[in-house]
Amino acid sequence: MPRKNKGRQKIEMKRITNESNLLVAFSKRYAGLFKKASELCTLCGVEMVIIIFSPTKKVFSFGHPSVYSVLDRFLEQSHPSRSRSRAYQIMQHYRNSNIRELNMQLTNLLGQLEVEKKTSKEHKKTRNMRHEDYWWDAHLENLRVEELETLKDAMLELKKNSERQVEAYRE
Amino acid sequence: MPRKNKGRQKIEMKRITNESNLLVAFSKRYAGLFKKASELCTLCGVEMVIIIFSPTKKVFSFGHPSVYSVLDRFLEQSHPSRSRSRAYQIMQHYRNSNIRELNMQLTNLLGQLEVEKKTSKEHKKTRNMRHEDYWWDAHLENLRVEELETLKDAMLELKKNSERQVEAYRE
DNA sequence: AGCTATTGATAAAT
DNA sequence: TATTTATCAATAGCT
Repeated sequence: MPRKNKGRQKIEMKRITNESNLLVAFSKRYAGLFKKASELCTLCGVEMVIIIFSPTKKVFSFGHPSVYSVLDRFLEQSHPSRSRSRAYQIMQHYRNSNIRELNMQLTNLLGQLEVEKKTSKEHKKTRNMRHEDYWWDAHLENLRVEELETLKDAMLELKKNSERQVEAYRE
Repeated sequence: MPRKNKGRQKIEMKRITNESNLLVAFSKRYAGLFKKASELCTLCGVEMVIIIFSPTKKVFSFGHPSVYSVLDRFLEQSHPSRSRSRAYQIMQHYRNSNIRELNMQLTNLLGQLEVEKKTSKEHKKTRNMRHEDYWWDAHLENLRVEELETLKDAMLELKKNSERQVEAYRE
């Protein structure tokens, strides 16, 4: 039987020159990294944060229990005098930021979704759901459409608000 | 030749109960995570930071080119906002909830209900329903799969819009 | 801290 | 972009 392909090969540990390959490698590896991070949090119950600026300058972040809480904890110990810390002031602005807040949170959510997508596949393979999962399923079935509609309206409001913020800032 | 030991075995993805094993697992896995991070930086030339609070409360950090340079870049993207809209509060709340766990269950569901999803296409919606403040808390766990998917799509769209807004703001 | 059998991650191909 | 294959890499359980 003919080999369909060469399978994984060892690669040299230096910057990938082919831009296309680099993008593919980044996609796979950042997802793998976030999965490992997620597992570490689950297995060992630790708090952590990861922030990556991708080759395309997009920001990917992972945080457990959240990006902000862990950064807070870190910045607090690094800069005990909060009132004078520039980092802390920036954090406060960041916390209050509307567009950024939303953007980053969504980015984080999407990143985590990627992680869970991978684990979900394995669960499907092994087909060994825990009892708790079934419990969740049962309850998930009960949501009402109106609630989603309300949430969507709320997010649309947020979006409009964000736009207003930007325009106000420009003036 | 006699088996020296059982080798690696699959473990359940939940917090390790044996404290000794937990510490060992943390040591190995955090090292592995940092190695992966290092490789990602080398191969793809990206900037990133990792901060972990270990089970023994020690801080482990990784940064390329440095922890603070990356944190600065991340934090400096912030800008002030005075928004106190309800939508903003909802997003804040969503941010603070255990998104990861929810999404884990969601993606598990997506795999299992794939077939059902295809057949049941229509979904009529009732609008104009008002809820009490913080209905989110009470009903989040009851979101139905389809609606969560719609939510995910809505968030993706929102994210694009936000990015566009941010780009405009930068100019 | 090392070893080894397995599981898990991923480069290459499709 | 997603999936598949074959190989490389990480690590759980022992010592």
